[in-house]
Amino acid sequence: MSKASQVGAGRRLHHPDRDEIRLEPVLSALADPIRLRIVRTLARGHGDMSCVAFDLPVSKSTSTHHFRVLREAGVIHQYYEGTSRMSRLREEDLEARMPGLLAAILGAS
Amino acid sequence: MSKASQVGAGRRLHHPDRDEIRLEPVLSALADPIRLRIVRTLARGHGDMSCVAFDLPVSKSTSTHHFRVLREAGVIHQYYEGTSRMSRLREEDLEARMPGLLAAILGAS
DNA sequence: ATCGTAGTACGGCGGCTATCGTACGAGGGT
DNA sequence: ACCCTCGTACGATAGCCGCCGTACTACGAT
Repeated sequence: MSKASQVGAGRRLHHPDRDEIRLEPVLSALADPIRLRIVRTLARGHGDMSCVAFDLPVSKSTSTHHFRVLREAGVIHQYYEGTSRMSRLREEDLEARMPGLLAAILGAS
Repeated sequence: MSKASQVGAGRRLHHPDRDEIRLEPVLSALADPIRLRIVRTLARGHGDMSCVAFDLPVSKSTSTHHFRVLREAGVIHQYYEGTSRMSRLREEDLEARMPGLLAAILGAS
């Protein structure tokens, strides 16, 4: 197997398909202050960001936990780049499934 | 004190002012299946509804709990009418504080 | 090969929360 | 007066969730 095309394949990151994204898990995911902060930061710097760039006030393991919740809810997409894990908002998918939701949340207070 | 104007005044229901409504509690409140169902029902039959009309798959006390969470988050307004407690969506207040949020949530899947 | 950096896995802990049952209060009808 | 209905208060319980530390893996650089 060509390892070259499998960079960062040691760990499989599960992402729900667009059709599998559900409202309730998305709301749960966004109802946490830290995860909301992650999403806001991602939206502001709209582009891919490494996890370290967030400077969250929690430990590494807790950070991992929050990113996983966001990913499994379908809010963000993650992939490996070298030793870093990059994150990107799934804006199109969210817009397709829940039109206006992300904009409303980002726009609020 | 004129009791006539104080029907159902035995219990004071606390409602946050419009400015006190915050995004995070609102999202938490809506992240629960039963409370989401309540909000959807309220929106559908848009008008005031008594609690019994919801036919929720939980006990009375749990029902009381969910309505309180919604009320304290600022999602619904409640008042007494005889022995019933009426509920109404705070659509205008929500729209003022988080434009588009309620519509997006009601419109989703 | 060794080390450092970035992140994951696992186990544990404390607190929040959804749930219930029971007991009680407030109104309306008979 | 009595009771029935609708809802609240309170206490208990069980499960989830956010948080941490530690041990481990993956990748890149030296």
